Amino acid sequence: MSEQRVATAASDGRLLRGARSRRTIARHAVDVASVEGLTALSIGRLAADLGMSKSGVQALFGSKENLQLAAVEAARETFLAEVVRPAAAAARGLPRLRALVESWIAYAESPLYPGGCFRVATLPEFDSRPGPVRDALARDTHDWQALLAAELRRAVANGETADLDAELVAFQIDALLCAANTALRLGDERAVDKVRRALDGLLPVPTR
Amino acid sequence: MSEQRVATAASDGRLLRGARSRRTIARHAVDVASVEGLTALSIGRLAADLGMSKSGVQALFGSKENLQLAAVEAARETFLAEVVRPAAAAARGLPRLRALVESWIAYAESPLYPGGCFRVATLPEFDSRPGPVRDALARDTHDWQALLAAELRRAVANGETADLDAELVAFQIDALLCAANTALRLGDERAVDKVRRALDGLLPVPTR
DNA sequence: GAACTAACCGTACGATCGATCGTATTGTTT
DNA sequence: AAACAATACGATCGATCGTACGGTTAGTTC
Repeated sequence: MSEQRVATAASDGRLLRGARSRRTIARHAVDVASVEGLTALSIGRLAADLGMSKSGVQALFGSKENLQLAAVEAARETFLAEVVRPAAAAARGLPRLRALVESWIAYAESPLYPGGCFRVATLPEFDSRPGPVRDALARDTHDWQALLAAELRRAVANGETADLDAELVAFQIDALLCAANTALRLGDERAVDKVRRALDGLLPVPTR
Repeated sequence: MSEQRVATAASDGRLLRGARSRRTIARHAVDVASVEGLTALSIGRLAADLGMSKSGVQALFGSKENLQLAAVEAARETFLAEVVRPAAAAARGLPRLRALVESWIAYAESPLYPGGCFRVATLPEFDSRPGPVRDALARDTHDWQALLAAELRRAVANGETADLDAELVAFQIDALLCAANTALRLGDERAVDKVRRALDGLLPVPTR
């Protein structure tokens, strides 16, 4: 049904307008939530920031939870566009893995994201609150780590690193990036350097 | 001035009562905040939970920010008692480092802490909000990583591991523990196993 | 052109928030 | 006994929250 809505959106100016408004609101919601959290998202505040009426925002999302889910989805798309897609230019395996980390660093450092990585900011907020928001954030985490693990496996197959437990190392890399994000927020300029050095330590040189 | 207050508390029944009430409230605040965050802490809610009057709680802390700071301080004390102090029984160096990690795991897994590690739950919430709360949480993080680094340096000096960058490895261990805490909240039972295996990988065997 | 739909607005609701009063009670000090 | 200090209470304030309802406008379908 959702696809039907999207499909008709091309020919229906109303749906087109609505989708555009939803996008605008959701993107701003990402900015707000990355700093103040998904719980602090308020319909009235977003409406005021964007010069809309509170009831208009309410009507577009139906409930606060749907607004939060829309923010998670918008953040996911941004992440794919800013981190995952640029790295696709690099060759699969170790080069792409390094490209992913580098674009992630740029993403976390960018002043465009006042609160840093969206997932790092919001997952700790919801990891103990069962519900669709937590599930969506957990899915993002899983997909990201699975992506890292896939490139790690490819790196091993290519002989670019010695054998390793891809899932475990992917977990470690993600842990490293999350910690670096927090360290950056706290003003630790050496965080990026730490990530790069620690990453090298996690990738054993191939023995040949 | 704060010491004077504590000093007189022994002889002043009023201050004694007040200190006891503050402790009770702060401890409950830690439980609430570990699940719902420090922002979600509300004076009225704590008062209702503990059967006190809202204005009573307000009078004891003066402001919401002071209540949050008291929660951070209470969590710090609990952390010292549950994680740091028990590990002091182990010999300095590698044994104590492992003891710290093991007691941390027990601490994070314990159902006594519904939201898991307090710092992991609250630091991402405040890392982009300058102020005394963020500073207090940053101090906790710094002290914890410094403690890990100190034991790492001792382990190197003892010849229990090969040479390493203590500060960097401490950062990695903390990152690992934080990630494991989140993974535990999401229901990943393998998280603990991942921590132990990854930790071994971070501690290079001494060459002799 | 009539019927329908979606976006959007204005208004209003009950609830909760942090904070500030005034006051009673209890304990200490002089 | 008098003055003072700290805990604790009840009541109230203005603000903000999420949600609901009715009405208007613009676009689509028949």
